[in-house]
Amino acid sequence: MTEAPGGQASGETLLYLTDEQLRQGAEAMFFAYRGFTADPDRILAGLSYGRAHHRALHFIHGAPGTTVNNLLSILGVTKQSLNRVLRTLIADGLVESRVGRDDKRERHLHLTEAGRTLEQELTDVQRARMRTAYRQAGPEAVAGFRKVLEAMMDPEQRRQYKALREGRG
Amino acid sequence: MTEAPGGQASGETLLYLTDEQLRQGAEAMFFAYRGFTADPDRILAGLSYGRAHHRALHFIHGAPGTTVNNLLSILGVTKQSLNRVLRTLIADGLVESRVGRDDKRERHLHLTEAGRTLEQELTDVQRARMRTAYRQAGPEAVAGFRKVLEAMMDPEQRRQYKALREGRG
DNA sequence: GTTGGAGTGTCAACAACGCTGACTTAAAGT
DNA sequence: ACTTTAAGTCAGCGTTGTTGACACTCCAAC
Repeated sequence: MTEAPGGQASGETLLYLTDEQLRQGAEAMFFAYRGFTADPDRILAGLSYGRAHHRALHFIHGAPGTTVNNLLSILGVTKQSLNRVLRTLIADGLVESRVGRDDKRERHLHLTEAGRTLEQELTDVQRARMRTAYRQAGPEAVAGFRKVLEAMMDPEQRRQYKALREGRG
Repeated sequence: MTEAPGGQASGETLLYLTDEQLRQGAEAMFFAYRGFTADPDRILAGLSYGRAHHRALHFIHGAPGTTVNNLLSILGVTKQSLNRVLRTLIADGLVESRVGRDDKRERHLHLTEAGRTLEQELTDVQRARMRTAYRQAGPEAVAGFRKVLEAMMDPEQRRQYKALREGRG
């Protein structure tokens, strides 16, 4: 049925589009994502935090002063879901919520010193793994990696992703 | 702190190992994984199934007759977690569980016709996205993509990943 | 042959974190 | 004054991880 109607592939150049290759790509994504999150997960487990807390810390660190609404659209979760996470982070003194100066409805989010410390700790182990993977694979492979990942995003996610990059220059 | 102790990078060739580059890589993984799972998730949502059901169907399809224990080590979850998913899939007639002939403790798992149909449906939408991404990025990018993902896995996960490939030739 | 341990799978209960829906408060915009 | 928007809250539910306790099967030692 999905066995490539007109034969396996038109030639060597399209070998990477066979069903088996795509299947392997999907499995690679699955296993790699597990590895990608494994190290931070270990740290978080001991703090009764989860991946959601890590993501919040990560993006607040990357865009200090961001509003709740903005964070919501980046993370792609509901307000209630994010709020539960933010409430514990604020209560534990890792995140600070400041009322907006211009628009007082808004809350601007910042990491406290403790928040920066935990974010750093989580980021360090995750970056260590990525650094090793990047080094093993080499610069050209990394360029390809980034290219495929970007093409795999939804348009809206790709927009978010690029905006973050530009926001940091 | 983690700002690359001995200067930004030794040159152009190592630009991809700066903290900012690694950070972008992590964000790319996050956004891309969301895209990667989005299409199957939409289908599953209407069936009161989740990602776990998709994964089970995927790997049973890829290794028919596999035992629960084997599936366990591939998915990297506890057997109780997997069991709940399998129970619903079996109850709904998507998966068949056959008592082992040699060792009656084992259960060998197979997809039923209905199971194959759903697996196909889920796989189709996921592969469509990957195919588009692969085509946009080109063969060399895809090779790099696979290389980096493989390097990002835990050794055990990499072993599983390669074993699956070889099992299908 | 019986018994004890290891292996495989099942059931029950709990936690994290998504979701929807309904509601409040406060501040802007018109 | 009225509507819209930003944020927060409460209640409740579903999926999917977890650990703990238990049943069935096999095999090997006694």
